[in-house]
Amino acid sequence: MLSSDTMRGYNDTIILSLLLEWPSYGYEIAKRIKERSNNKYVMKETTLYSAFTRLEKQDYIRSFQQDKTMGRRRTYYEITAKGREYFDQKHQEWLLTQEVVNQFITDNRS
Amino acid sequence: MLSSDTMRGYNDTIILSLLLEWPSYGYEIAKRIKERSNNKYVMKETTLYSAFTRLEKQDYIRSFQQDKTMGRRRTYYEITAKGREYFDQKHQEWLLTQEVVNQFITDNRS
DNA sequence: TAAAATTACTACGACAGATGGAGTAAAAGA
DNA sequence: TCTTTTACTCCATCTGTCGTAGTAATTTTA
Repeated sequence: MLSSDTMRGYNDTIILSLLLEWPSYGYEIAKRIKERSNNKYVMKETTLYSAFTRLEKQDYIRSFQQDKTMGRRRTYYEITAKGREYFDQKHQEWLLTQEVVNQFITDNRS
Repeated sequence: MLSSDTMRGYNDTIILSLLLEWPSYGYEIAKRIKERSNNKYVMKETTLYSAFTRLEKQDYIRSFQQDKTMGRRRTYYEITAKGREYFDQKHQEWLLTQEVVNQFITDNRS
């Protein structure tokens, strides 16, 4: 339903918001995004995993292995203190983005 | 204040929203974006003009010359019927985007 | 119990939109 | 006349997303 064209710029923040709840891994994050958005947004696997790589490089998340009980070996990620700061910053930015975009799109007729 | 990283995906729609009011040209559009956003968002010139090219190629806007009274020769743009349709579609998409992103970022703690 | 589906990634090349920087050009203002 | 403002145009580069393909282990189903 929603294209990553419009979601671009918020993919990283969405991932962080879920890791804020509990450490998780790619496949689960993907499912949770789909579920929580009521199937309105499905993040592509390649997009998701490249986001992980990027976020880890920036020290916003940290990876670790956990003794899994089922399925293939997973790489778990948890959010760092720096990642939490970044999320708060992005949260503020999102509030401002809505204000600004609404100034043009919603408030302004149509 | 706002980066085009977060605005990307809505630049075209913002431009169309202003052309919906009256035909205009690059320099003026740039100023109106800055003003209406209370200096929170400044669209880069290159971004703006490349958006014009893209939008015209897609038949969402149409260019014309007008007898100008001052300054350098301007290229004016007006929105087409197809552009209006596209805008309405993007408007709906924006409402949905807000809903979905808020599900993760705002409603969800922090 | 063998085949199919699901889980869980990794690699790679292509592409579109945004950016920085440089340059051009005409008119208005000091 | 020199500077500022208006009004673009061109180009090379970067970043994030995408499509496609492949790997691998475990669970389900036939």
